[in-house]
Amino acid sequence: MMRQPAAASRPAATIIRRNRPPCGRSAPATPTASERVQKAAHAIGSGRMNHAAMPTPNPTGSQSGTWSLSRSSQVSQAARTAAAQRLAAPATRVCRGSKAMLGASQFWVTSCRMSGNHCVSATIENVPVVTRFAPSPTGFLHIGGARTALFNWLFARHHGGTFLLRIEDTDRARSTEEAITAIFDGLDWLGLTSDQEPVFQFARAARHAQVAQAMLEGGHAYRCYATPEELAELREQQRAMKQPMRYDGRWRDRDPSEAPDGAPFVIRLKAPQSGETVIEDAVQGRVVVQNAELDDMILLRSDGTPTYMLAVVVDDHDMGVTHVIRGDDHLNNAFRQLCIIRAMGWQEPVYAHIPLIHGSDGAKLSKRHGALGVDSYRDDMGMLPEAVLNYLLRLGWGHGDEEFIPIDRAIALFDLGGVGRSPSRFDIKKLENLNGHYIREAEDKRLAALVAPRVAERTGRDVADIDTALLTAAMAALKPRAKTLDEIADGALFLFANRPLDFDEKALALLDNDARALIGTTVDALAPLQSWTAEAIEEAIRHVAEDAGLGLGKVAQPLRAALTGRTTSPGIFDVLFLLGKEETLSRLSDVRHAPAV
RNA sequence: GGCCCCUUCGUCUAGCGGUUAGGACGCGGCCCUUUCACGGCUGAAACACGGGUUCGAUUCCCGUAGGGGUCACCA
Repeated sequence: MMRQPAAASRPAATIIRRNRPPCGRSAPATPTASERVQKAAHAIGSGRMNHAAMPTPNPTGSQSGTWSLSRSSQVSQAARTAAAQRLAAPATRVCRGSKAMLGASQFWVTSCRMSGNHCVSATIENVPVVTRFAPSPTGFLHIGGARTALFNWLFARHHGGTFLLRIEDTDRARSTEEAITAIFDGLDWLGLTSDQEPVFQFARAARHAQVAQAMLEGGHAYRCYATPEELAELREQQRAMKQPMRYDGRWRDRDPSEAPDGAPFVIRLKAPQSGETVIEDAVQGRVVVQNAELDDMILLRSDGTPTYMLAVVVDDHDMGVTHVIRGDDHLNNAFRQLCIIRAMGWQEPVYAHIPLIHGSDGAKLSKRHGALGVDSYRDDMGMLPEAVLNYLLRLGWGHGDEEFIPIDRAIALFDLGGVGRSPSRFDIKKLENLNGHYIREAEDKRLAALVAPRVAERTGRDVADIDTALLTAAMAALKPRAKTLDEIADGALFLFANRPLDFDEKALALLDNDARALIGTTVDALAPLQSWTAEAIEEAIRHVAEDAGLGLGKVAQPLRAALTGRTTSPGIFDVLFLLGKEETLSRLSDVRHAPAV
C-alpha cells in the first residue's frame, strides 16, 4: 500500500470545481438508492434476523448534477494516479465517498469515472446517512470506543441520518453480559443512544452462513480443510524463513474431490491475487494495497459460525450502513471486507478510519496503558458527560480556535474533513480543565444531586442524610473552585463535619493565642446579630477587623481555620452564612475555649 | 520481518505556497483578592531531518529517521 502522488501543479480545488455537466443519467455501475433499499429489504426477508428490526433507509432517489467536492476529497491525487497507472483501465472509481454540494443540499459521490486525469462523471446520491457503532462486548467501553461512537453519532446527527448500535458478540467465549451492560450504560451516560434497537450479531449467524454459502456458490470462496495445527506450523515456518505470514492458499484451487471425507473445514474467501485495491478513505485519503498482500481469510469457521470479517460486512450491508467510521486499526481489514462486498455485488460504504488515541506515553491505549472504562471517568474521576464529550470531540478533530463546543454546536459543526490523520495522546489535565468549565456552567441542583453520594461516602453517612438543599445553596461558592465532582465534595465537607472539627496542620498553626482572642471578639460581635445574612455577617466581620486595626485577611484566615479546619475554603462570609449562626458560633467557641496549643 | 498509516510548542490543535506560525491545556509572572479558586493581562515554548519543485516552502513531491497500526478458526 502507498499514498499516491498528488498533481503537483494543480491544487485540488481547480480540478474538483470543474462544474462538469452531469453524466449520471446512464445507469451507474453501483446500485441506485432504490435498488439498495430493495437489497436491504430482501436481506431482511431472507435472512434470519434477530429481534431488532433492520433500519429502512428512505432515500429520495438517485440524483446527479453539477458538483464540486469538499476538501476532504483527494481527487487531485486520484487524477494523477489515474493518468499514471490506469491507462489500461480508463474507467476507475476514484473519488467515491466524497461529499458533494448541489445547490444547498449535500450529496454523496457513490461512483466516479476518470479519463486521463479528468474526472468525467460522477454519480451522486442523497442517500440518508446511516452510521453505526459496533463494539465487541469483551470488556468495558473505553475512551477510544466512546470517541468512535461519538463521531458516528455526530456524523449521523449532522446529516439528519440514523445512528445504529451493533453488539459484535460472535466470539462466544469472550463476550460477556457484563460488558454488554457496561457498553449500554456508558453510551447512555454520554447520551450516544442509537436510533433503533441494538442488533446482536450472533443472532444473525444463520444469515452470515447463508452469505458464505452464496460466496461459495459464486466461486468467490472455497472450502479449506487445513487443520489449526497445520496452519500454526505454516506460520512457524514462515516466521523462521522471515517470510510474510499468511495463508498459502493450499486448498484454493484443489479439486473438491480431494477433500478428506467428513473432515471439518472452514470457508475461505478467494481473494484476488493480482492488481490492487483502492480505498478513498474520508479521513486517511487514498490508500492503495496490492492484492498480492491480501490473503484468503476465513469467512466461516469449522463450527459454522462467522468470523468478524464476514459478519461485519453482511451486517453493515443489511443494516444499510452508508458510512463506516471506525478506528484506524481496521484500515487493513477494509480491503479484505471490500473483497466480500464486491463479490456479493453490494453497495460499498464510505470508509472513514479515524486515528487511534494513545496513552500519555504514546503507546496504543490499552487496558495496560491506563485505558479506563467510561464509568470510571464518571464514578472515580467525577467527570460530567458533556465534558468528556467535548474533550473527545477535540481529540483528533478541530474547528478553528474553538475549544468549548457543546453537543448542539458539535452536531452543527462536525465533519469528517476536520478529523486529523495522526494519533493523539490522552491528556487528563485538559479533560479536567474542560470539566471545570462545564461544572461552572451546570445547574446547582444537578450538581448537588451528583455530589451528595460523594459527600456521603466521605462522611460515612447515608445519602439520604445529606442535605441537598444546603449543598445546592453552597454550589455557587463551591463550583468555581473545582475541576471534578470529587473536588466539589471535598470542598463541601466542612458543611457536614461533626464537632469538634479535625484540623489540618496548617489550620492548626493559624490558631495561636492571638487568633483565638480575635475569634473571641468575633463571637461577641456575631452573637447579637438578628438576621443571619451574608451582608450582616460581612459588616460585622469588617468591623472586627477595623476595630482591631487589622486587614480583613488577618481576621478571615483564623476564622476559616476554626470553621472549616483548613486554610482554603470558599469566601469566609459564604462559609459563615452556609454554616448558619448556631453552628458557626459553636465551632468558633470550640476553638476559643480549646486548650492552648 | 512484510504491508500500511502518521510527524506544527510538553499535550490537543489552527494553518491548505508569501503569517511577527494563531488558539487551548499545562508551566512562569502580574492584576483582582479574606484563603483557594474563578476571571483578566502577560511570558517561555513548535513546523523531526535531508533533498527536490517553486521567485518563495510549515504548506507540494521524494528519501531518511522516529512513532503507530496490522499480519488468528479475536473483534
